[in-house]
Amino acid sequence: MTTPDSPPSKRDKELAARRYKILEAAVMCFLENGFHQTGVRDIASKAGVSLGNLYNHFSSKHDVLIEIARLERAELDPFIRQLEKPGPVLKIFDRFVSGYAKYLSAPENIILSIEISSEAIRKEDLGSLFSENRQALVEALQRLAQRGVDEGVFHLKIEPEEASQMVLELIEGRAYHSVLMGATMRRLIPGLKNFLCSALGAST
Amino acid sequence: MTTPDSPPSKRDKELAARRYKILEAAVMCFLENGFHQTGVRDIASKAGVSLGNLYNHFSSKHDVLIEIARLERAELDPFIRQLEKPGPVLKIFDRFVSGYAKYLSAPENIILSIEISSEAIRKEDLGSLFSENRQALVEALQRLAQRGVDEGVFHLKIEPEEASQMVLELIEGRAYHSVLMGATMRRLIPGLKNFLCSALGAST
DNA sequence: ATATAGTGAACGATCGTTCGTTCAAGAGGC
DNA sequence: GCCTCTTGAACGAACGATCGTTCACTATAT
Repeated sequence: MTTPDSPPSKRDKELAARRYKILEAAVMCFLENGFHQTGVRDIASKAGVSLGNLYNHFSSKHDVLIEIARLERAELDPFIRQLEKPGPVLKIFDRFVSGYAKYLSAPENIILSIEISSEAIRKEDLGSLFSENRQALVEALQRLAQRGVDEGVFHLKIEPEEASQMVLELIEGRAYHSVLMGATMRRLIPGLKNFLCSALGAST
Repeated sequence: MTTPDSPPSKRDKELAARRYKILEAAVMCFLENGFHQTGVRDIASKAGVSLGNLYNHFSSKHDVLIEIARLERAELDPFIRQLEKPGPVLKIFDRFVSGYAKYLSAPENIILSIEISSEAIRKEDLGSLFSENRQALVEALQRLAQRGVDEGVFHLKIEPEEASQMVLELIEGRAYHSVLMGATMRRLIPGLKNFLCSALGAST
């Protein structure tokens, strides 16, 4: 950050690629065995990198998870942008619910976020990172909800923020349910939408 | 289970008490540090029991967690009984939401169930135990919901079972939110009830 | 005397991290 | 062009700690 942005040399690119490869390997390990059941050696060997070298790129195992959480944040951006597009509120909401639910229904996504969030309970830095990620999504949804109220398509008796939080929690709850109970998300989405629309007082 | 119920001798009682003390200690450890960050020695010493003796009572660390999950099941029984009481549906539902939300809002309860459920992802026996526990609650809530529909106080456009699952998921989501974000459940309950009543089409 | 609750040392494995070393690639003087 | 010199990525052995579990043994109650 102190040096001005010099053009990324070939070397820099290679380094970034290595870093990314390690993170990818770590994600695979964490998905398969969980964070605490994964050893640093497992990550290194799956990434095709030596144990010592991994520590040249990341300061600790915890740091690896932090970086993964940062990457997860980037994956939420498309949903946020989608929520902020102009257009009919109900249509945007409907598309968001489908999209986000489908995204989370991939076991890799929901399991990874469970892994991160359960670690976040006791690690403050991960916790604040995790809640920042979520807050960005809540705020975007909240703005849509407010617009829905203004336009008369939503009839909320509670604050849009609170409602938005619950919408997200319900989608995540369904995703978690689908992973643990082995139900396909596709079958859960219609009921979910119906439940949410009723909850938000959406004029059909 | 093979022997008929002989009168529990003083010795048997002492053994059961020891067992329970170990489980209590294990819960405390799991809450404080998580399942995988807790060593068997931590449990034994917190219970005031030797390491070897712990293995006289439980066959493995995993077994300890299984037994804890079984105890958790018992804690759900009062809620199930409450749901099955006769009386006005809305009142019972309201009381259940308050009660269950308050129960989960105690960090010890929600964190413990997170700990169990995240272990349940990869351990099949815990997984089925966990989903049995939850299914019992879902079914009781489902019967109440059906009664509500029959009596015309709920207006569901989806299956009562699906709705019941979502109700539980939302309560748990709020509880998890309150722990991770540090919000008091007391403040979340009114909004939660409002959201749920709208979702279920409850005639106010 | 028999059975078993209770003990803690010991086991082998694995944990996250550190260490000294090697070596290929750029920088700068010639 | 060539030749040092410096840098830091890459490596894997080694560290001390801790892991879950076992086992030979003692104490105690029946």
